[in-house]
Amino acid sequence: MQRRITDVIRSLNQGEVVSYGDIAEVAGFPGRARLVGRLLAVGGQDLPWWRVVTASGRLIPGQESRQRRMLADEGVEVTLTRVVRSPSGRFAGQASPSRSRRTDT
DNA sequence: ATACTGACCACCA
DNA sequence: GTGGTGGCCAGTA
Repeated sequence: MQRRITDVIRSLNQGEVVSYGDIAEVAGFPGRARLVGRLLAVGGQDLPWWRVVTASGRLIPGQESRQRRMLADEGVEVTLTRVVRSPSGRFAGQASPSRSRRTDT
């Protein structure tokens, strides 16, 4: 029952934007951001993939047009290439990826 | 089995 | 801000 990834993505609400790494971490796979990316790349059509961006706030390569439109429609401030701010989620207020990784705590 | 690539991420220069 | 490097996991040749 590893569908945690999809569950997490499905649980995203309107205007909530998070990064691949965040999803992976929340799902219980810290550092497995690429798995999330690949998952969406192949079968994420049933999921709100547009609420997922890179850790830098960049939109998904190749889907920028769609994603920008979807996010803008949900009240998220986005430019041609990245998310500026979202009402909720990781990019609420500031879009600065935390460097809390590496080096065990 | 090795090697390369990818809807990624973080560190360092 | 950009560019290079290492790491991660899975798919494909």
